[in-house]
This record gives sequence, C-alpha cells and structure tokens, in this order.
Amino acid sequence: MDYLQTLNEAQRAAVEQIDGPVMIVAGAGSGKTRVLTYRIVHMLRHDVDPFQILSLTFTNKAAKEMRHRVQVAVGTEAKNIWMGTFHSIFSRILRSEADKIGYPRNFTIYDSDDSKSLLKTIVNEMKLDDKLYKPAGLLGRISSAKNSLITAEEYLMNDELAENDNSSGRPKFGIIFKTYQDRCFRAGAMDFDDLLVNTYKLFANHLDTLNKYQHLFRYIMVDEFQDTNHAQYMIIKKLSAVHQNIAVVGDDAQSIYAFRGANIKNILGFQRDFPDVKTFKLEQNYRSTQNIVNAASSVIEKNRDQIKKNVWTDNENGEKIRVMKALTDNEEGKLVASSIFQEKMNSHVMNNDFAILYRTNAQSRSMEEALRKSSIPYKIYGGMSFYQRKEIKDLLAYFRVVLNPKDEEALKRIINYPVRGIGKTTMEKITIIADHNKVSLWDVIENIGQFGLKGGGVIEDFVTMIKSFQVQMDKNAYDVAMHIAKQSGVLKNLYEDKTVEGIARYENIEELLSGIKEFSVEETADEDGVLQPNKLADFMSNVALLTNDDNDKNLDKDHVSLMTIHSAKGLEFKYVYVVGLEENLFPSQLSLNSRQELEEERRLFYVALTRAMKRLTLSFATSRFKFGSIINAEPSRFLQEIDPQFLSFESLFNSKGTFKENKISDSPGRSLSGLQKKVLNPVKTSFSKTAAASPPPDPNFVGDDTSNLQTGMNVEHQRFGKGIVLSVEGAGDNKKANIDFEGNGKKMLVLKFAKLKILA
DNA sequence: AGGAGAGTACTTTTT
DNA sequence: GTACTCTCCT
Repeated sequence: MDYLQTLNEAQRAAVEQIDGPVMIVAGAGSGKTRVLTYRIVHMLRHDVDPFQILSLTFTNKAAKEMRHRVQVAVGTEAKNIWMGTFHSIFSRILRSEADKIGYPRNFTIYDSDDSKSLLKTIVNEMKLDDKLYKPAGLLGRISSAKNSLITAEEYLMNDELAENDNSSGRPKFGIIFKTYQDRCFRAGAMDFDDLLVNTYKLFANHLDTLNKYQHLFRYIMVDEFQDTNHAQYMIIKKLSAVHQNIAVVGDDAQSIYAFRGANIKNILGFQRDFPDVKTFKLEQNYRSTQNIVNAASSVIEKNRDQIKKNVWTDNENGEKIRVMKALTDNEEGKLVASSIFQEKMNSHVMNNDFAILYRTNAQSRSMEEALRKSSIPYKIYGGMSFYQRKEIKDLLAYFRVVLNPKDEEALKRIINYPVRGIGKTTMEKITIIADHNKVSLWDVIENIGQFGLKGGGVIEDFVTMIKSFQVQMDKNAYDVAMHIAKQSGVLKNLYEDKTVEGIARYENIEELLSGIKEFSVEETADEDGVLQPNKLADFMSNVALLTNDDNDKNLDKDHVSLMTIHSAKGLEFKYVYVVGLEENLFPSQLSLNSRQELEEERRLFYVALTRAMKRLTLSFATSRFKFGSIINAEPSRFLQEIDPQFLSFESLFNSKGTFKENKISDSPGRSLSGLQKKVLNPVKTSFSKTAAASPPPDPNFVGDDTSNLQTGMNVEHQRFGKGIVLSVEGAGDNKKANIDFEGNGKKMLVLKFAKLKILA
C-alpha cells in the first residue's frame, strides 16, 4: 500500500474511508487533489468497478488533471471512471435520456452568447425597453431561478417574485423567462443551467431512470463542494440516496462563486441530510511559507461566516509579503515587470514560476504592456476563448443547424452568412410567421411556399444546401466538416479577406478543422462493438462545454501567467503578484452593499494570497485609468487586514527607484491613507477633467437619501459640485440619474453609489 | 441590403 | 480606452 505511506494522518484517514457519507474540509494547499486521487486509487485497489465511480468537478481542467493523475497511478482503468464537470456528465446522461423529458437527443447546448442573443430578440419582439431589460441581467436572473430549481411557470405564479420584479421596474421578467424557456424548448436547445435543471427533472419524474443511475454510480465524489449550487446539490443528493457512498471535498474559505448561485449552505445541508457523515479536516499546508499561510489566516479570520480551521505549515518562515505602491496603473505594471526581471537576474527561476493575479480582466492591459517592454514572455489566461470567436461560432453554427435545424440561434447566424440575400426584412417576416404558428424558424423556411413568402429561390437554395449536408453526417467528422466549410462558402469568404484580422480568422478556421481531424481519426466502438469513425455529432456534443484553456498548446512554453484570481483557484506559483489592491477595485465596488458580498471578496483575497509558494507581492496604484479617464484610488482595506508583522513595505518605490517609504509599517491603519494623500499630487493630464483636477474628497461629505430624487432637483456631489437633475431612470440598484453639473457637464450617476446632497 | 462612421455604454468573477 | 450599436449613406 505504497501510496498510503505518502500521506499524513488526516489525508490517509480520508482516503481510507471510502464507504458512507464523507466530508473533507481541505484548507488551501493541503493536498486535496492528492487525497482525491488516492481515494479513487484506493477504491480501485479494493475492487470497486471504475464504471461505478462518479467524480464531479467544477472545471474541465480539474477533471482532466484528476484523470491524468489517477491514470499515472493505476493505468488505463482510469479511462472508465465517470469523471468530468457537472455540466459535461449531466449532458452525457441527457444525451441518452432526453426523450423522456420531451427533448430530442441531439439537443443543442446554448452557450451564454446564444442565451443572451435569444433574450435580446425576445425583448425586441415584446417591444420592451432594452435599457431596462438587458440580456446579461435577464440571463443572470433566469440563471439564479434555475439554480434554485424554480421553473418559469412557478416563477410566474409566485407573488413574491412578481412583487420583486414590479418594484425593480421589471414587471415583464416572468413573461420573458417563460418565453425564453419556450423558445429554447422549441429550438431543441438547453442552456447551461438547463443541463442541471433537466437532469434534476429527469430524476425527479422518472424513478426507474433515477434508480438506474443510483446503482450505476455506487461511489460519488464531488470536488469544490463549496461551489455547488442548489440544483447540483439536489441532484447528487438524489443520486447518492441509495448507497450513500458520497464524499464531498471543499473549503468554505475558498467559496468565490456565490454570485453565480454557489450555495455555501450546502455544507450545512450535507451534514443535515447525511447525519452519519464522517468529517476530515486537512489543515497542514504544504504549499506556502509560514509568513504567507499566517498572513492569509489573519485575513480570513475577519469573516463571520466560516468553518473555523487551523491551517498551519511546517515550511520555512520565508520572506515577508512585499507591498508595492505605484502612482498609476501603468507604473504598477512597470514595478511588477522590473521585480520579475530582478528576481530572474538574482536567482535561476523560470518565467513559469511567476503569476500576476488581478480582480478584473481589464487590469491585464497595463501588466501586458510592461511585460512586453521588458521582453518577458507572458500568457493571458481567460478572456475570449477560441470557441467564442466569431468565425469559429459561425462555422460551428453550420454544424449545429445541420445536426439540429430547429436551433434558432445557430440558424440566425448563418442564414445570411456568407451573404445570400436573406436580409433583415425577410427574417422579420419569417420570425413573425414562426411565432404566430408556434413553430421553429426552420419549420417556416422549410415550407416557405406554404406560408406565402416568396424568397426568390434563395431560401429554398439554403434549405436544399442544409439538407444535402444532413445526409452526409454519418461520414467521419473531418470529411463532413470540410465539406460544409467549403460548400457553405465560409472558407472562401474568409480566404478572400486579406486583412490581418481576416488572415487570422482563416487560420482559426484551419485550426478548428485540424482539431476536428485529430478527433475524427480516433475510432469509437458502436453498440455492436464495431469500430466507427468519430462523427461530427460526437464532436459537437461537448463543444459548447469546452472553454478557454481547452486548446492550450502553450502549456509547455515558459511564460509568466496573467489571470484573474477566479481562474487562479486551484493553481500555485512560486512567485505571485496580486495587483490592483485598491478600494472599489478589490474589493469591487459592486460588492460593498452587504456583508455577504464583502466576505466573498475577502475569500477571493484569501484565494489570491494562498496561491503563492515562496514569495508574495501585493501592489496598488494611487490613480488608475477607468472608462477612459483617470480616477484616484485608495489602498484596499484588505491591505490593512493583513497582520502587519507579515508585511514589508521596504520595496515602496516609484519607477525611478528613488523613493523609499517605510512609514506605513509604523501604524498601518492610518498612515496608508496619510501616505496616499501626500503622494496624491494630481497627475497632470489634459484629458482628465474629473477626478484628477477636482478637489480632494471631503470625508465629512454625507449623501442624502436619494430614493425620491426627481427631475429638476438641485443636488451637490462631493467631486462634481452643484448640478441639476435632468432625468431619473432605472430602479432598485440600477436607479440612475442624469445630472448636469455646473462646470463639469452632464453625468449619469448610479444613485446607489453616488453620494448626493439634495439642496433646497 | 450592407458597410462605414459616429455615438454610447461599459467593467466583476464563468460552467 | 474599447466594444458594441445605431444611423446614415451608397
């Protein structure tokens, strides 16, 4: 039992407890993945059938990593384990059971772009105000309803929700939700959340099916349990009800997805639903120095909602955490870049050992620029994924329509791309007919003659082309994909574009096609055990669930990693820079309304700190570009929450390396802002009319209650001065006022944040 | 019908 | 600053 020797006591106990409900509370860097991996190895050594193990993760990357590690330990058996994200495993189940809940098995998965586009269409068709009903906001609300397993019908019947929507000025929300749901269903499409909701429905309404999977998944493991939402929890609860062999692993201190429906209460619910649960706490940190571990603990203990843990480490004390201060975001970038440069000079470290972490993607720009100027190779993670690029989505949309012609979003993408003379007006007519007859767009264009539309033959040609593709779908994926790319005109269209972007787009298509080629050379056995080439349908069935780092070919290249803290979760780096530690940025301004939200930001900060193994550097800037103008920034409250004994301010210097300042460490609480005022000489810029040139904020300025703000009122803002209200729009948190300030011009202010005095 | 230019809104975080 | 949307012109 070699592998057991490598574990500490708590880890080993957790690994050996394979039967019954288990909860593993795993502090940051406590060897959680090892425990999960060896737990599976342990099961396999004890004759558990790999086909009976279900291991759920939150990201594709985590699933891949875990499968790889199990495979190293036990070999090809690892291939047979059901291992994947909630979404991918459930979509796989739904692919074979969808007909039971009225969906076709070839259902399309709408990604968030598809969902938003559909919502936008619906809002337009209902002739609603698109300022009030924004796609992203609508989708967010629909998503949280679904995550709580509330259907559109239930939503419409619920007085409380209706009241809620009325008072936020969005009384039509329920109808939009219902329409959205109907349209998805009509299109044979599920959005991300539907994959959960429909799996739940399937199990709730078809006990025989539930039973089948309950017996199939005899052992269930859930990673990052703190990130599961209500729907996910209810599904795994059902699945594990018979055997009760369920192990959940997580760390409440690293719960950073509550905004997306993750429900920390699931941890409490688990203890209630499985009273026999055996709990294991992994508290020894193997990743970081004592300074880092202790600093992180000193921060997280400020949270009220948490499971108390005593994370500790045997590692060396290490360096203190450095704090760097910059005048601007660009200077912050330079500081970070030169610090990385120095470290590389002093000791032999790879670029791979460095990570720069930030709160928002927009912050990557200044970092990127500085690294480029210092010739330090870097890679930005996250951002636009390969599969979200327009040209990729366009070609995939062809495949989608061929596989499922009812797929409305895909059809709208390609019906006039490349241009074939089916324009806006024609589409409007088709949409009206489809809506009137409650059929899909495809149903209309397929029988265009019957609906009295004369398309001059172009629509008929389009339908004929799609049908000609359909009959070829049994061939191997690459052949069909290439055929479609050529015959549709997509390839030609892109080839003819000789601009730089056009060439890049063409190359992206080539890359997609070669990816499909790779996929299609593998063969899969069919039901009769005969090897069949992989089909395009197989490729498409999970393409919507692939995300950003799926095709990371640069994995082996040596580069500094740039990413948001969210995407850094689960990773570790020797040298970590957490940048932009400023109020309203980190913690984000949008999180300052409630203790819960602020505590989530603090957990995010905790995640950031605990990514570092050897050395941690924090930085902030006193001014920063935002929306095209410079704003002043204050150091983040989080800097002051770190026990100062773990901090070093020695490296405070400006880009010329001349300015040193040790003052802060004397009394961290107050001198940060004192220092800030001292250095805050407005940066002279001609384009910054607002912040930099305006008087310093008056701490005594108190805003009035603006809930009854009316057009025509005279108000005063601490920075913009006196002004008159031109209009008030929106409601609730989004209530905004357009105010004409004397000398500062018209500004749109969000009332929730803007401190305004109402003048008599 | 489609493209170019101007105007506006935007910034959390993502399966 | 950038991305997206709208409008106007061809």
